[in-house]
Amino acid sequence: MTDLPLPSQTGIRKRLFRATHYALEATLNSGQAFGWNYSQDAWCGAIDNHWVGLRRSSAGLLVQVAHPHVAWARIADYLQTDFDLPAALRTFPADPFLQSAVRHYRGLRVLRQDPWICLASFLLSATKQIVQIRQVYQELCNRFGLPVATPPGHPQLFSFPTPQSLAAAGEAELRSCRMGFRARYLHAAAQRLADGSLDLLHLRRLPLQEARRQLMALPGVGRKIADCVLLFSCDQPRAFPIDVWIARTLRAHYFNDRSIPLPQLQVFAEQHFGPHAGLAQQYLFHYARKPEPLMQPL
DNA sequence: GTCCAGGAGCCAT
DNA sequence: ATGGCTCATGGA
Repeated sequence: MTDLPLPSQTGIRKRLFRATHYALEATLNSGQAFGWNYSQDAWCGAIDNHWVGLRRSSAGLLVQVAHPHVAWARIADYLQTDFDLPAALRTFPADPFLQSAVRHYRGLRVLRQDPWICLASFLLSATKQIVQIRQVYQELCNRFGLPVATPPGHPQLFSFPTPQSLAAAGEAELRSCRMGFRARYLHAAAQRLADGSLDLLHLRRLPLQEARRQLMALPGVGRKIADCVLLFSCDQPRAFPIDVWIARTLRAHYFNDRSIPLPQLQVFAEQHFGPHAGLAQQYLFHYARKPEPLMQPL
């Protein structure tokens, strides 16, 4: 790695990750991960149950960790700082709408999340606004997670609960976190992982269709949630989740506002957007939701 | 009050 | 196959 260690202060360690074209806020706060909060000039959250603070500097990403030391390589892996974004963007079709989205949000990336946390997050997401998903996510951490060593001056952070702890908590306890009908699905998924009948990390080794099939066998997981898990945590860059925003965008800009059914949009997206379709989807999603550019330096 | 949110499952045509 | 309804809950 080409990262530079910086002088530590009071048990906090810092390091500079040299990463160009990294739009940190757009990436952490664009509806792919729900556990990052801005405090003390940094985006704070957990990676592998360790507190991490992130901010941009002119040379790259400034990363600080609290002391039980998390491996720097795990942080780089989560953030995908070694991912060759310009090369991926070059695989995009020369389609004016997509290219416009890329121009507005260049630097937006896809994280590599923990598959369990990703699955649980998107089980919570069905017909909920992103702010609400973040609230329920945080409540799950506070109630069923474990305290994480947090630097002074920052809000106490709790880890995302394990499948075992959510399975043991029971459906009614989950429901009291205001997740409504999604509680049954989350509890069932937690049980499947806790009893070992499904191994999410193993999905990373499977071909796309087979991994998708296994995910969709879970109650409450359809094509959209499965593709979110595949794209954001299972190394499937072609996965193209179509939610209400993406469906609206595709119909408006590629089908002249005709009422194309979802499966047909799915087929179109697969053949149109190429090997990094999921990344393209993330640009389209962000562009559809907030068309005004983020004027942050790259 | 009303509409809608990073959906999925079920049932009636 | 396709369309409509329901599932909870809260923000806009």
